[in-house]
Amino acid sequence: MYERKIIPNLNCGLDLIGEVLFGKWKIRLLWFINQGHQRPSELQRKIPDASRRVLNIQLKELEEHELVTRKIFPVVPPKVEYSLTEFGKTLIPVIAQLGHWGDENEAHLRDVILRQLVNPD
Amino acid sequence: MYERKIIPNLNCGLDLIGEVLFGKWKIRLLWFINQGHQRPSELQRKIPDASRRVLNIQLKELEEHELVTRKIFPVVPPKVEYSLTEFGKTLIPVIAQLGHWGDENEAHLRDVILRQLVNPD
DNA sequence: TCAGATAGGGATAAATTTTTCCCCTATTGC
DNA sequence: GCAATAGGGGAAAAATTTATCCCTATCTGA
Repeated sequence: MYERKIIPNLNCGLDLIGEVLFGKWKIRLLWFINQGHQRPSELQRKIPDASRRVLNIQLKELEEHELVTRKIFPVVPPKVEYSLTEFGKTLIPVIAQLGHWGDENEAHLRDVILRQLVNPD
Repeated sequence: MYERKIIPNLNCGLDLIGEVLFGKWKIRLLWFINQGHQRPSELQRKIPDASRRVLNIQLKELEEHELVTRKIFPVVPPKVEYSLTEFGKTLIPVIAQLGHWGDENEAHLRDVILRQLVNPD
């Protein structure tokens, strides 16, 4: 694992939530797990743009941060299921609001993002 | 400016909000601007851990994404003021909820984050 | 005259995150 | 035996984001 050289700030609530939530795929992982897509292979199919590796890494971090639990079934072939912890579930309304704001403003956001993407000054 | 090599996904609201909101200091910038700290030097004092350079860059992106406006006063020494646009203001409740969740769970978050920071397996 | 405040940008280095590639376990089906 | 499926992880490369350093300009105050 990569060892940080710069200690992150943990001064306020925004710092703290950022540490656990702002990985490229974490929000989506939480969202899909909440929707009942709990097995790794299933999550990988749901999020095809992420490499298998990162999803594993980010799932592990979510687990270390106690937002999800990982249950291993001792069967062959192996079976694993992720679930939200009670703590993790409290994040769902927050994520929902993020998604909602994005959906509400979809047209405008797409516009300004693409403008900047196409025309990087 | 850095030119992306990987095109970001813009499929859903979560993708879109991520594009405009998830820079290391952007949420804080929006928050402080909303609180009335509008001049660049003031923002830099409020966020001393960020380099002056990045704040400028991220402010520019916020402007390109039409979340803030930049007003230049033709005086010497130069004076600049950032303000939230109407669009930007709609983000404030969303940011407030993020901060609120972090504050509510401060103790636990600090705990799991530090645990992982100190003990990177 | 020199320091400091104001605002900003270019170039480059460093830090961090994500991707890619390859390897391991074990079973089932062909 | 070989491929596919299930679940992982190490190493290194690539992508991306931040930080550092140095430069511009003008005015004010000591």
